[in-house]
Amino acid sequence: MTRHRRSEETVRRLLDTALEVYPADFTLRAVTTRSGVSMGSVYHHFGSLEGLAAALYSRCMDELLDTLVAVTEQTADARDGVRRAVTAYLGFTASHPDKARFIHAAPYALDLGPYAERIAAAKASRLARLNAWIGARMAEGTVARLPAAQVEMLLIGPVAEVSRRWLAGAPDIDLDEAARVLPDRVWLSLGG
Amino acid sequence: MTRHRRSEETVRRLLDTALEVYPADFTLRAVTTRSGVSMGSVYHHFGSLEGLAAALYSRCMDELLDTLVAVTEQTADARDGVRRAVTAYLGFTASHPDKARFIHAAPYALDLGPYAERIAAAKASRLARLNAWIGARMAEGTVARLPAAQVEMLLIGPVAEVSRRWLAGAPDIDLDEAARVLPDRVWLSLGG
DNA sequence: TGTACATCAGTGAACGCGCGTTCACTGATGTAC
DNA sequence: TGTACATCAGTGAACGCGCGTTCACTGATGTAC
Repeated sequence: MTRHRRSEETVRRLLDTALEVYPADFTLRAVTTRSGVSMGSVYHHFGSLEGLAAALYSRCMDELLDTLVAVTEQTADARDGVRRAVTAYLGFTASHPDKARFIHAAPYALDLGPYAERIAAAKASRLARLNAWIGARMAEGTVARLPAAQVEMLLIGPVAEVSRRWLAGAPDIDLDEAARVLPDRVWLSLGG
Repeated sequence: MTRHRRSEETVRRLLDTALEVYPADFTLRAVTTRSGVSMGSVYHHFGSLEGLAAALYSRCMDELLDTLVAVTEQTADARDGVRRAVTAYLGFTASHPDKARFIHAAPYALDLGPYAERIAAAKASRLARLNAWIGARMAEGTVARLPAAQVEMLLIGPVAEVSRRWLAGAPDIDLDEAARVLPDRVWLSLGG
């Protein structure tokens, strides 16, 4: 696909710049002016501004999921794995607030509908590995036998909510406090 | 403020219509054409289109919080109250998907910044009652002594995440399944 | 009760701005022989 | 190795559309005496 080397560099620069200007100035002009790439190039590589947004969303989401997969697969202990995943999610938000913000906001602020299938496909392999890890723990009896979707809600829900509020600037939200309290408490909701 | 009776009716009609057209056609023209109210009236009552959005957000959020306050205050039992709150949140999403969608999406899709203070004030009294109920349960020792913000995350996080996914049309999300699984599991994370 | 008046509520054509998108073009790169 | 060529990558002025907002105005309502 990318027969030319300049292509990769252009794509990377567009994605990086889009993340920089989001959400205050997420416009074609802001992205192109700041990156030094022409408007036509955006269309050449992404088809539309929303195509660029969809690609950025996938890149950010993949990075978050890769982090969660990595920390859980480091252990076979159910409690350890759950606690690490919770901590890692909060760590991702703290270390990459721009990417976390894009992940949480993009589905509402932009119309990613036309790219939903492509986005889902990118997530699928990572989610499969997370579900495999959880499935193995259920088989052992260390994680409660619950529907996969509900396990995901119990695991992701509290940390996603903390992240959203923190990113929105809520004054009473402290990520360190969350990292102290939530891992054990989320584990209580999932243990078998 | 509303010396004329027509005023209340106009405001109500604008808010109702805005909710109807959101998110596909949330524009001044769509709202005014569909409601039969003039553009000037929107400015007379709300100052701007975002002022209308902020008022609608407060109205929806108040309704959700009122529901949660009502069901928890019906009981003094910690487990009952937590389970009822979880169930009620899911029930609100199922019964009023339009309002739930607006609550979840508006902070990202619209700039409510200028109205943040007014919105927070409207929430404050309801949240105070919820926190008072939880505080009383902590004092008894039936709810774990955790920071109020983290209790809120554990209580709201999973149901908020389920609601978001369901509203987004995720095929693997079933609100009834969530209502069967989550109340008990959330309670496990909060019990003392 | 009736009337004059101030104020609130409602109107909608017109404005101007900023946006995403297009397209005819040039330049750069890899490929074939 | 060298050259011709096809294709990919990149450019940016120009376009047109839809948006939120304005404002000079009319109509409706409550108030004062």
